[in-house]
Amino acid sequence: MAGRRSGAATVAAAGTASAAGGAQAGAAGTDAAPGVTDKTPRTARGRKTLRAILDAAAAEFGARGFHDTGITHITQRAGVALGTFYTYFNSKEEVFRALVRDMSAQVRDHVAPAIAAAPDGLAAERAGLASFLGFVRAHKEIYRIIDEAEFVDPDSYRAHYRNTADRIAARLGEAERRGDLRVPDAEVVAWAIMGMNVFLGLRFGVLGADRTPEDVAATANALLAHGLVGGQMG
Amino acid sequence: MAGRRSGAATVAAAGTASAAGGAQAGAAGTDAAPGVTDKTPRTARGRKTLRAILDAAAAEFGARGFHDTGITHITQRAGVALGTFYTYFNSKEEVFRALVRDMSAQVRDHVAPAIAAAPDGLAAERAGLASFLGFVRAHKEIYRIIDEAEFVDPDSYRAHYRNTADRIAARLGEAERRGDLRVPDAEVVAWAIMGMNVFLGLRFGVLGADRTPEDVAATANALLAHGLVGGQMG
Amino acid sequence: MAGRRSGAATVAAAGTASAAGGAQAGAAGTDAAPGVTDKTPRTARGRKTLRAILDAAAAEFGARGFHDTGITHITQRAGVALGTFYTYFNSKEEVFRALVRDMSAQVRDHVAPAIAAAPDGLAAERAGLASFLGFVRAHKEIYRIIDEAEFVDPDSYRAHYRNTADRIAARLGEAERRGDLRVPDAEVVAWAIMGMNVFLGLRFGVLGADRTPEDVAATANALLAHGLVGGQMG
Amino acid sequence: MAGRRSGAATVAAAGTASAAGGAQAGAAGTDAAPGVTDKTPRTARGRKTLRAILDAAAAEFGARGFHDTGITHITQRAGVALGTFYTYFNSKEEVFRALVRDMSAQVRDHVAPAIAAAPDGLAAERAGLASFLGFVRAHKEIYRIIDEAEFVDPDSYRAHYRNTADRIAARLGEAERRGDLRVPDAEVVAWAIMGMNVFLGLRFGVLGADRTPEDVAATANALLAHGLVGGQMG
DNA sequence: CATGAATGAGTCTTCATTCAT
DNA sequence: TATGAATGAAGACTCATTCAT
Repeated sequence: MAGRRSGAATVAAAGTASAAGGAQAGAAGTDAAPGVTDKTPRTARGRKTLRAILDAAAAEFGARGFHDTGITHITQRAGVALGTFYTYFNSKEEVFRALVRDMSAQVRDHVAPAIAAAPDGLAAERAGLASFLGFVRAHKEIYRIIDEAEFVDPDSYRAHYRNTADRIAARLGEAERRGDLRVPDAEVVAWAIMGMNVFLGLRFGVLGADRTPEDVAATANALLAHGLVGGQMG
Repeated sequence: MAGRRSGAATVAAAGTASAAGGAQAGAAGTDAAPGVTDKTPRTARGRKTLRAILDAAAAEFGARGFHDTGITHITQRAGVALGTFYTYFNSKEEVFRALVRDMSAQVRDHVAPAIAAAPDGLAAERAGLASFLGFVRAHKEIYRIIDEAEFVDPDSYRAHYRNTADRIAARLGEAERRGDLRVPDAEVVAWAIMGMNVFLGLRFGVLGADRTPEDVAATANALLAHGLVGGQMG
Repeated sequence: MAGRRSGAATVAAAGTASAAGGAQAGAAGTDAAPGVTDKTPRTARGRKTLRAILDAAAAEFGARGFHDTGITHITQRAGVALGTFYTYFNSKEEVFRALVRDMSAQVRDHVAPAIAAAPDGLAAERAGLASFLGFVRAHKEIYRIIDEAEFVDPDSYRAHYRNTADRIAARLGEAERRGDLRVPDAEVVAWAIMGMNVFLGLRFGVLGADRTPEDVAATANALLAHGLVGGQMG
Repeated sequence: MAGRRSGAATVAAAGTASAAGGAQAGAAGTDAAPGVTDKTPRTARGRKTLRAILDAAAAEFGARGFHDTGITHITQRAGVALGTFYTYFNSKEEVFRALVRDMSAQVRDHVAPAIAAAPDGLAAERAGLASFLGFVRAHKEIYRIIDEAEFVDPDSYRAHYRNTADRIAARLGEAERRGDLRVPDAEVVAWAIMGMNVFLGLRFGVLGADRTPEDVAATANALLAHGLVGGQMG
């Protein structure tokens, strides 16, 4: 909520599913710190309403896209009156922004444990991709919402991918330091890996499910490990 | 143009740059079956106007996105009256659709020669990526337009990526038959490569230009060749 | 209102004059099933606004016709904002449809008491026509609105005349059973009488007023009673 | 064509079907006299084109109504280019006006011989109605076109009905003078008869054909002759 | 005479946002 | 807090008419 406008209800304040989890609690808390301003609900009833609006917004934006979603779609699905929306958000863009960050945090937090548990750098990427594919299948809206951010709120969009790439680059750096991998140009490689993952998620998470996450991750990991020329592919 | 609605002016009919290329001439020609369609201009003056509208639409959609572009933006830039737009297109969506396919064809045709000239499968991917990055820098609109197609015309969007992946998979198949590469699961690998390329294009073509296309392509190609574990990376 | 599209505000919901009448109260009440429909106003303020829009629409459609009446004409006369119109109706056609049915019901309800009070079948027709002429003079819009329905909403148009003819035929049937009249072919006679009445209304109600309703009704009644050949005409 | 604007092509100049007949030649000629002005075609080719446009306009206006008919509908059906329309007419209203008068004249000319051949006043009305019903069945457009004139060109509309009523009144007057009929108030009776005829035409000519013209005319004529009270009905 | 591209005023309709209750 | 009626700017699209070729 460090976004352009302040004073909006925060996702954290609504007790997001993700905020309830363990790993991301810190991150969500970070958001929540300045968020305790204007429209943060003070009563339990208010928190429940905010949550309902947020969930409805995620569902509607995911299903119809930002421009084809009206405030009434959201409030009707949430079961509240139209005007109630503006008790918690100052504009349509604001919910959207909140949602993008929320989703962004959710993926991160979903994938993080799998990566942390991996024995080495290569296994980390494999586990991360498999976990990501699983998440995508359960939350297909994420693609539409984050992609549309490019048009609705470019800042969120770029931040999402830059942060993700930075995280990957950091992992690769550590792996290299540990001697697991050789990474000549971490930024290029990080964006390449992110691109792979995103498109494999699009193809085998959103568009079709004709491979198990593990299969896809194994193939991609072999590519990442030895390439198409050397030896052990497949 | 063989899309859902018929009767619209075709990009080919306007004498697109891409229509002048080689590879897609056949396909475009098929669409262009002269005079058969509804809104195809019958006079030279008409063809010139159609071209002006198409170019203006590409520029405007690229700059402001589909939803923030008004028909008047397009016609004003094209230097024609509002109503003239509807002499050639039935709706705002229709130009957009035409544009997506046009751009899709343009990339393909821009990259194809570089790939064809490559000595082997690996070099083909490297040359293709370098060429793609060059194209992207010259046509940054392509990202916004194709990405937004996900919301405006999902069919075009999916078709674009499926076609691109198919082309990559076909290349990989040939390379494997020739013994250049080992490709265990062509579809997975094709989507992975496409994702890499797209995101490298986003990072080093659209968002920044702090690497030469060749540098980026070289690094990505090394990854593709031997991976991050084996030997020659870097 | 049980028409093609549902969800529109009903005339009855607005507390029409006609809704206050007796005969159609049942029918209108059926439509008005309270709160069930979409755009039915839930507050008193809303009901007042709906009524204002309806009255304004009747006046404007009557004066300028459907096609030359803009939504702004209606809302300006009603003293509400443009958008308010769409709080109660989904389209221009929808108010028009509502109005046709309303007018249709209004004539019926205006004429019914006069007919009911008549001593016999012949007197009923005479009283009915006189009453109708009086109504027409006070509501000249009815002609334009119902006639234009032929083009805007043929169903309403046909329904109006079929219903009217059926009512006349039913009256004639009863009169015949009572021995008041001889009616060889009730449907033909009913349409003939309706035509007479409508055109006399056009001529002596809308176009000119150079006869009293009673005079006109008397002459027409004499024609109806004994024809032009037999005896007592005049 | 003595209408508001002059200079338009005349129906007569196009060699209407009705103008080709015998009875109305004089009347049409009347129209043609001042019509020989501006847009009257001078060549045979021009006359053919004018005719095509007129026929197409009648068909389109009859089928879709004035407001839903575009100039392009007319020119496409006529097989000429859009601009050609304006070679013969100055506006959409102008063709419409021409058509209303043409149709008006056509009915008159179709019915006149039947009336003229009748032995007495009563038989004249009967023959006239039967003939009228036959005409209506063959030219259902006439209802839509003349009715819509109320909105598009009120003058034509009123003129049509006033002229028709006058003609009927004149007939009645003569019949009375001859002693055939008793007509106390010719204008009222004329409008009553016209209304009967028009509505019987609507019901048994346009909406349905479940009676022969002769049947309907016979019933109506009996009503006209002796009414519903006296003797011979049926 | 015929053609069809160009014009732009005019309209309906949508929808984010405000605000009195 | 919740409600839902009211607002009006904004935008897509239509179509009668003009005119250069």
